[in-house]
Amino acid sequence: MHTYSRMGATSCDIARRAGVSQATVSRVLTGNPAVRQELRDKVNKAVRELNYRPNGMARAMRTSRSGNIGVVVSRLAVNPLYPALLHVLGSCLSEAKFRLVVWNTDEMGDKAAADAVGDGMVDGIVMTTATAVSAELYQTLRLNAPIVLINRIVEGWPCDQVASDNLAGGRMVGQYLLSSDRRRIGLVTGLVLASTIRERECGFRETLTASNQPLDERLVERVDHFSYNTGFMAAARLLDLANPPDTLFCINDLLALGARDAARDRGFEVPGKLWIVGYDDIEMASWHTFDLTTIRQPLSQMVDAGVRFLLERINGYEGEHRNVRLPNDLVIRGSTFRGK
Amino acid sequence: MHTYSRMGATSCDIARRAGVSQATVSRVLTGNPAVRQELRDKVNKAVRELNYRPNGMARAMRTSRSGNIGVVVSRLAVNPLYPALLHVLGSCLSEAKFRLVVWNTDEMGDKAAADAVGDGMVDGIVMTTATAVSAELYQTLRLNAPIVLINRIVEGWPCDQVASDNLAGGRMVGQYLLSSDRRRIGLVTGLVLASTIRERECGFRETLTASNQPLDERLVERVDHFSYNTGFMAAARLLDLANPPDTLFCINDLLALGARDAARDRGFEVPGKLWIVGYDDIEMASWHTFDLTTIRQPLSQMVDAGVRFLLERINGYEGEHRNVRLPNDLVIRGSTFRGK
DNA sequence: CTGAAAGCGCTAACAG
DNA sequence: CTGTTAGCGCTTTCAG
Repeated sequence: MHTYSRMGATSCDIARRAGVSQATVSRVLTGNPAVRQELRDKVNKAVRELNYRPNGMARAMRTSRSGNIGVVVSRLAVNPLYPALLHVLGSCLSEAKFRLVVWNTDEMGDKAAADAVGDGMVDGIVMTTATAVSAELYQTLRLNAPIVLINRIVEGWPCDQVASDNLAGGRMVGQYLLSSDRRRIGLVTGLVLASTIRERECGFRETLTASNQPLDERLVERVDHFSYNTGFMAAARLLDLANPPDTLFCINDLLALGARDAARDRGFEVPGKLWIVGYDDIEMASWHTFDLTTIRQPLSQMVDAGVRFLLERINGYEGEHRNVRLPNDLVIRGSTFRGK
Repeated sequence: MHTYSRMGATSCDIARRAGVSQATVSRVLTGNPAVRQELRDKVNKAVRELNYRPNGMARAMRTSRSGNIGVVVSRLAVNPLYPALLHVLGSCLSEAKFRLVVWNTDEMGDKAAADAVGDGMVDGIVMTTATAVSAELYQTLRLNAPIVLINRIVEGWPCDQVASDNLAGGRMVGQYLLSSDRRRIGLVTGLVLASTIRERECGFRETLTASNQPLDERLVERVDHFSYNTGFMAAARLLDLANPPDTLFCINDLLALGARDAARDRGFEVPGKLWIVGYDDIEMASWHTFDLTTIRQPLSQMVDAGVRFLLERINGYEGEHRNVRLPNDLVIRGSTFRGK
């Protein structure tokens, strides 16, 4: 019967067959240039003939490099931003010959990630949903592998951090709305644990205040988690006010999509009677029904930078911790656009 | 300067500190019962004091078990079904103490997955998007690790396969529509490479034909890939016919959501003038604007069964290849429901 | 029940 | 340039 135990050829078999030492086989396979072409050919021939593949675990053990990068996400199945991030991370890491190990912390918590790092089974960690609350996990991880924060950052943590400029993003939305003469502006936001949310909200408020039109706190709804439903409900509450807002800034797209549907449900024409702005530019934002004005984060560049930093650390770089903010784009669509 | 090279304590250090042999340390840590409680305590004490974590790679090498399970998906950032699957897979595998290695084959192709398996860096493979076209990959993988197919199956491949009963699902939709007296039924489907699509379409057609109301081929649109946009376009073409359908069965939800918006765009009231049925019950299907009647696959049970099979194979089981089909549910929502 | 000893398959000095 | 040698840290016989 077929069995899967790795009973394949070893470098010794190759050595024997090629008539060289096992060390030479190793040299050829690791790309060491100090091997005569003749031997090199012999080895490669034997490798081909025996269909030899070096044992990854032996190599990993010897080099203390697993070739695994752990990625910590959450709400994978809820917020499409995370699959999008994962997608980009996957191609980026795969290009660098690393495997992508994923932990979704929604239910299984942080334990598994901490274990893997303690084991030495990952060479580095990407955290995409860190908050100050994750401090304990962070400490555990940091002991054993380099970490980079992508997307959400946590001030004061000594590690490389890459995010988009959410503060500027929030400001951009504020300016856009003010310059469009929106007067009764509502905000649907969430708990400010996540840096992304905190900064967007902050930049937004700041801009309104600076224009002497500070946010009316009666038009602010704060949800306890981000979903289509909470967005729907929060927006519904605002739209049901005696004097409802004429504009809704939702701190992320998921909320905005819910809000858009609450507006539809309540008969608030968009953008005629109500403008809606989101944040993230997830796939659905561009769907016909939603056609949502939003802020697009440069996911691909964020990931590129973050992965680059991480690999540098893995390779021993010990310089200053880098903190990068990449610029966002305002994507204007039909949820605010007023056709001429 | 802080460095990450795994210079932690080894089992030898523990042995020395506990005054036992290294072998005993190993026994305690692997849970071998044949160790006196006294020694066991000593070892555990030393482990705690030195904050010792066994080196995962050494263990992996020794046991030829990496603790990694590879999952091959595609369209991760496009079809929300896949993040949903990944989410369930993640908690299932994490419970079984396995790490989840993800490959998205959209762009990087299958190569990375094949490599990892060849390396022995994963103990098993879950393929969620296999088609007969993946045959080469399959052969490569199968040589070195057990494989299970979840979601899409491929007839004739000698491996465990778990899917929902898409044939019955297609039939269920057909029966539902016939029994609701829908007369001009259109179908938006795709290439039939994927077993899921093929079977749904087949069951659906079969049911209509059996009722002497075979599908009018002029009302069939076949898209070349599944997305909101292709669904929108395909539905638009059907709705623009002189004599458009009164019902649209879209072979997956992503298409159905696009179709729903095409209907909205064309002024086809749903469900008044047009019924729409999808398949998968992705998150968005339940959103207010879409409120889509669809078929729900038992993802969680599919994954449970698939993972169980895979772990059994990893543990040496060599019995017959299992082929499981789990029943689906028809979820009736507002895109077909006629209020009384 | 416990310790000594033998490697898993590989990389990396160290000599030649 | 190449072969010899020595382990990486662990699990697992094999004796006692």
